[in-house]
Amino acid sequence: MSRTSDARERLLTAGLDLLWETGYASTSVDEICLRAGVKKGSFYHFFQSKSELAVAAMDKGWAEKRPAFDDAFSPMVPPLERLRRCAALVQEKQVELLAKAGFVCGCPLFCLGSEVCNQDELIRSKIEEILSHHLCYYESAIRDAQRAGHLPCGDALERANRLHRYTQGALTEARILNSLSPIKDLVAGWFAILGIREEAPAA
Amino acid sequence: MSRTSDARERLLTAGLDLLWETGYASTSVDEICLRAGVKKGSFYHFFQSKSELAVAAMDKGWAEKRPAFDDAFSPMVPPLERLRRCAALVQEKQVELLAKAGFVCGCPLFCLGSEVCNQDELIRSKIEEILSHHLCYYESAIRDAQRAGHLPCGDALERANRLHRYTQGALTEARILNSLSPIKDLVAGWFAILGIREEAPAA
DNA sequence: TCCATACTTGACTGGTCAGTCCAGTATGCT
DNA sequence: AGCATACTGGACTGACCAGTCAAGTATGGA
Repeated sequence: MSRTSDARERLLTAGLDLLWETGYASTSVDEICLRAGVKKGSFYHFFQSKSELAVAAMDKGWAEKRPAFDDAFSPMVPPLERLRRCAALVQEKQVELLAKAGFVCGCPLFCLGSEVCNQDELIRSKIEEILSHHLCYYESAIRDAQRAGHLPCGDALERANRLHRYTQGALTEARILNSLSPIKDLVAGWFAILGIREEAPAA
Repeated sequence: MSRTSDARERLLTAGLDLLWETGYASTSVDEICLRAGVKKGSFYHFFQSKSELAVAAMDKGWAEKRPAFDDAFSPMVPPLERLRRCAALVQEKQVELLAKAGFVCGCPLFCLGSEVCNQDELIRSKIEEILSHHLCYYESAIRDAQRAGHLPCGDALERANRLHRYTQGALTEARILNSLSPIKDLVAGWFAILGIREEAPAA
């Protein structure tokens, strides 16, 4: 029997938005239902709990984001250019969210993760899983850049981890300060971490 | 009339611990009172609201932390050594918290900040204020290292910001993964950011 | 057409929460 | 001693919250 309602999708979208904007504990199931235009009974028809919705919403968020990542990190693209495209992607997303929500939102994985990691193991491990996906992209770009002689040699995974930490720190700082400036020049920070002294300004 | 009760101090200590461990929304006033051994009526004798306690607790946390920072960043200490001492400080604190709370806690300013920044402007701006204090330490160490020729020239404040972002990213990652490994080699990340290629292992 | 199942509706429960209230007690000052 | 003020105890309120329930409606397939 095929799906005859899009209520589940609407709940996931509303849930992801609200979790991103206001966090886990401060987002109520009633609020998610209200924004999705769905009644509470239907919510619990589709999800066993608020926690289960959060996990599914994180999955949906990643699934929606992945194609843009695959595009930016295509092996067709020169490796350092991949990083530039990735930084542009991150910035664009934050600008878009700022316009929609009215404030800088940062990364939902990091915000939710640091909020609920001691209280909900299912959400925590889902976030750990999705965060780890990001490392693959960084790592392969770094390795390819090293092979091409654009980057000093050294442990690519460790460097990917450093880029990732820097990025998450910058995104969360942007959220706390409600300002885009911490992520204005993400690439400069990355290139410093990677040992590229100064970048020629883009043409 | 001098203070005749230490209940306020106990509430601040319990509050800071609980906020650090479980976040703002998931920490109830009742729980803080219970841990402090103080009744609710007394809580509201000392603080107008939970939010006010959080602000005071952040202040207390910084006041307690400052002497160790001033010591590590003493102008008596060679500038790069200051950074090493600071990293050691951060690690030791996390080890201590892990032993006390049973899990890796990360930075309370960053965790609380990203949780409540859209809901409580007083807490948010207090956190912004305290976070900005940290930059002074990094910046002056970087400037002194540059002057001594141990570090390439360049905007010291921007570099301080980068160290800070990396550190916060690493601390939050540590919390989410419940692992100390992201902060195991903080100094290596910092030195990469600062343009020091490889550090000789400490004697 | 009709049945099984997907979905919807809205009232309801039991618990928790921040914050209130006020009567009571201890304490320092004069 | 005695007063003013700091502090304490604990019951209480009203709002909100996650989750339940059962009776209802729509829909696709045979």
